[in-house]
Amino acid sequence: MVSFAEKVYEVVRKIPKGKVSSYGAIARCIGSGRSSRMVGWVLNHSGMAEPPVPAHRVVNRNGLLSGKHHFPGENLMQSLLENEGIKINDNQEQDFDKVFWDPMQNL
DNA sequence: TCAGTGACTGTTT
DNA sequence: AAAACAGCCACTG
Repeated sequence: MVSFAEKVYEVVRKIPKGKVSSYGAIARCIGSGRSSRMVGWVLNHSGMAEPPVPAHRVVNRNGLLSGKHHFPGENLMQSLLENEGIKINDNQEQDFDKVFWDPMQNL
């Protein structure tokens, strides 16, 4: 049995560059579809995970950068996403529907 | 031990 | 349509 956090790390690490996913999608893929909060909690500690997890590719279901404030710096998350070709406007993904990556699709 | 909080989401008023 | 409520699980004080 793999811990919840481990599964979250696995899924998030599988997110291809230039794509993003949502907490709900990951939580659902793992099992407890309503444990989206736990996903966020795990990602909060993902900074000390090995190897590092691209938590900046995980946003809420609206494509809003809900965790932006938790990154070091003020616009690091947005910068990273933009660096991957994702356009951000007012802390929200512009083409969220197009860059959205469903973990179930890959698994 | 109890109560409050959190990187969320879906349902109900 | 917008706002409020409830469920989810782990951690901290």
